[in-house]
Amino acid sequence: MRERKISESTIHRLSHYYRALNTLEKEHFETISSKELAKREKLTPAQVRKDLSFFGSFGTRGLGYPVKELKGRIAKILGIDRTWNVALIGVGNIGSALVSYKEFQRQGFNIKVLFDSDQRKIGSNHKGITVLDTDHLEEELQKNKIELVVLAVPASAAQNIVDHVVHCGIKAILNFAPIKLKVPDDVEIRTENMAMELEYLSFTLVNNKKGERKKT
Amino acid sequence: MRERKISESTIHRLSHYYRALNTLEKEHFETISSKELAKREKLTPAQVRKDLSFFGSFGTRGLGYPVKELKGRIAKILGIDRTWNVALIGVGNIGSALVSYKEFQRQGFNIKVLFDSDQRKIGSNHKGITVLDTDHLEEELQKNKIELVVLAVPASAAQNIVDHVVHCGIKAILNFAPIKLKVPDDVEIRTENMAMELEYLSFTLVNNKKGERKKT
DNA sequence: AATTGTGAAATTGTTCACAGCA
DNA sequence: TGCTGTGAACAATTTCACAATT
Repeated sequence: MRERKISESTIHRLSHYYRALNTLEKEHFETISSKELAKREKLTPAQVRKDLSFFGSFGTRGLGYPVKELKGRIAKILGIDRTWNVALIGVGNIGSALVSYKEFQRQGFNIKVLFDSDQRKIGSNHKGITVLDTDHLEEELQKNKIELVVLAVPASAAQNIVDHVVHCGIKAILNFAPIKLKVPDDVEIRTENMAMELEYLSFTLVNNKKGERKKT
Repeated sequence: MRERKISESTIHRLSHYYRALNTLEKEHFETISSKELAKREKLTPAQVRKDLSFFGSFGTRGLGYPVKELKGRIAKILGIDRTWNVALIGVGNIGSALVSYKEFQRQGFNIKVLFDSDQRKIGSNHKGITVLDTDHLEEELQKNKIELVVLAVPASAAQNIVDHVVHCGIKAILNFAPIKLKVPDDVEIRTENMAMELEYLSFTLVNNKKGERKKT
């Protein structure tokens, strides 16, 4: 009933809990304590309890959380207790890899259509999905009731395509182009920037000593 | 001279500044104010100044920051003012896509060796790099003076491989397997989980209204 | 006895506001 | 005057600590 502002990190941790619960379920655990769940995810028990408490009281004092039920609750919170119609735009290196990425399918992200602007690719088949022409993007997104778009086109083409995507009402975009795209406030766009993660690693390498402390 | 604890988000913002400066340089800007840089990255000017101030005084009061110099300074901070020897393990869907990912090369992340355990792939060639047998992993990592490892193997194989990687002294790993890997404290591992980003998007879709506020 | 759920405290991160400098 | 650099104020997030519950 209570409504609160949920932070991005809380959501990401829910994703982690979900994966852990999935594993625990396979290992036939019936219940799990915040302590054990925290240990598996390298967090503190208080963090786990606080995160979950934003959404309700799912546990039993003295006992812990019921694995199967909690997994279901988190799935519902994350919106993965259903399937989503996804379009993947750009069937280049990254795009083709993503078509085969099992994890998407497994979480209910159903890639229904592929798009490319390269005439040699249009009409070809990837994992049983035909590649359509980006010229018919808006029309096909609507026809296929697409709710979520994954963008894997070159940086130079990305803004133009994203404008079309936004224009036909898509509210969620996962972008692999290494560029900051402009979208209206009511559209959520996440940019997956792999080079940035390498830069973070390179930073830790040159600034050695992970547990670095301030000198003041 | 001063030494402080730098947050992960600060580092990520430096990566963004670096990209923006790169663009600005191409646009022939000589200087840039924190205000303008903030606008381009959708941040506040104070944030930009504070981030940079952790590392020194790079600007000129009344004028702003010299684009070219600041870019160089950030490159140095991030450790991308040099090249890194990278090994990519796992030449499946994602692995092959990463070999061709221009952005890595561009930032000085030089993929020197590829590994796979599939006999059909071993000896084959991707973008001029020969695929080696994971059986010789440790030996080859050392021989090629690898400093950074990108892991793109199935989740089931990941922990075993990471143990070998850690064993021969690698301190930085970028992991694409959707699993939490155990590494010693002095090894930095970043896990790129693409399904997690989709889950975040799906969360925003079911919990509509981006600017959500608490009700108390 | 064990473990949740949660206010309060501690910590971390961001923004303000202004002195200091070109 | 314009804009940086930064301590202080503020905001958000995490951790603590303990009452409540099974």
